[in-house]
Amino acid sequence: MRIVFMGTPQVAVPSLERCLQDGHDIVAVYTQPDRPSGRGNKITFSPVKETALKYGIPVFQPLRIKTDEAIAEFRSHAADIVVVVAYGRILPETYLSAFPKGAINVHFSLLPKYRGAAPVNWAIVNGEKETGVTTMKMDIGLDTGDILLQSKTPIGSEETAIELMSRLSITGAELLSETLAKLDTIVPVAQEHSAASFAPIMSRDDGKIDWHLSAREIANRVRGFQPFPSSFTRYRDAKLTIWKASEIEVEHSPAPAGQIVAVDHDSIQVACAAGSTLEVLEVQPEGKRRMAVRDFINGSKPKVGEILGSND
RNA sequence: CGCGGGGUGGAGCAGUCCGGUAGCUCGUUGGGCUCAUAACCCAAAGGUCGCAGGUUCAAAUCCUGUCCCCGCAA
Repeated sequence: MRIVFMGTPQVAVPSLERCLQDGHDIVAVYTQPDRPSGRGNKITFSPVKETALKYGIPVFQPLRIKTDEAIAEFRSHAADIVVVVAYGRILPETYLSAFPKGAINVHFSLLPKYRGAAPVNWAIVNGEKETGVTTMKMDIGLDTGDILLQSKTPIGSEETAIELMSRLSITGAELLSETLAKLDTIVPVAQEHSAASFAPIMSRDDGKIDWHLSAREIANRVRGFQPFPSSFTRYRDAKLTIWKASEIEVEHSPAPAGQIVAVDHDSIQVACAAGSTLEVLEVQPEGKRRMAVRDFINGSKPKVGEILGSND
C-alpha cells in the first residue's frame, strides 16, 4: 500500500520500520518541526525524522497543518491510507478522509481506557496490572475511533514507563502490520465510550513528590513518570530526582511525611502516608548523574530526621 | 553564542576563595573476632587531581584554551 506515515517520538519508530519491512510504499513521513532543545538549544530532529532520513523517505514538517497549502500538499501524496503513531497533534477531518482507506492509529493502551497523550505513564502511575496496544480507525475525537485490533500485555511490578514503552512500541509495530494486512476483513468495533478514561500529557509539577501519598502510590509514580517529568523532591536546597524506589513493610515510629526514618548501607527509608515506608534505591542529585543510593549515602551522608521536600 | 553546576585512587564526595606532604565514607585484597554475617577490629594496595599551555622556587588550588558529564529554562 501507499502509505503516509505520521509520527514523532521513538515509540513510533518501530512501526515505521515495520511498514518498510512489510514492503509498503512509504511515500511521505510527517513529523513535528525541528526545535531547539536540550543544553545549548541545539536543533534536534525527531527520532522519526532521523529514521525517515536514514531510509531516504521525504520528510514533511508543517508548522501549521490547517492551511490550504498544507492540506493540498498532503493530498498530493495520493496515498491509500495514512498511518498515525504519536504524531503529537490532533488531525482535522480533511486529513482523515484525504485517502481512500482513511486513517488508522496505533494507540498505546487498551482503549477506551487511557485516551490521550500519556497512556503508558498513567497506566503505571495508577498501578494497572495490564495494558496493551490498540489499532483503530481514526475519527475527529481524541482516540475515540472504532477499534480494529487489540493486544494485551501484563505490566511488571518493577517495570518503568521507559521499559514498558519500549516493549509496547514493538507490539504496536506488529499489531499495525497485522492490521494493515487484514484491513479489508477486520470489522471495526465501536468503543464503549462510557468506560473511557483519560491520560493527559504530564506537566513538570506532576513529578513533584507528595510525601502525603502512600509509599505504594509514590513508588508507582517513580516508575510511571519516566523519562518525563520524573519524580523529584527537595533535599538540602537542591532538587533530588528519585529513579527507583519501592514500598517496604517495616515498622517505624510516627514521623512527618517525607522524613528520613532510617539510613542503612544501601537504602534510605522515608516516611509516607499512614505509616507506610518508601525505600529509595536510586537517585540523582541536581547537577549530578544518577547513582545507586549507596553512592549517594557515601557522598552526601544523609541523616535520620532530615526531611525531604520541606521547602516546596 | 540561553542560564548554571561539575570532572580529585574502582564508586560517591571534601580540599580550590587565602598555591607548599592527597583527605572522608565506601569498595577491593590480606589478617583478626564470631556459631555466623552485608556487622565489628587491624593492615595493605590503589590517584600524571579531565586534557593542553602559561605564571611561580613550588599548581588539585591562580591565568588561558579545549574535551566530556549534569541540572534549569525553552
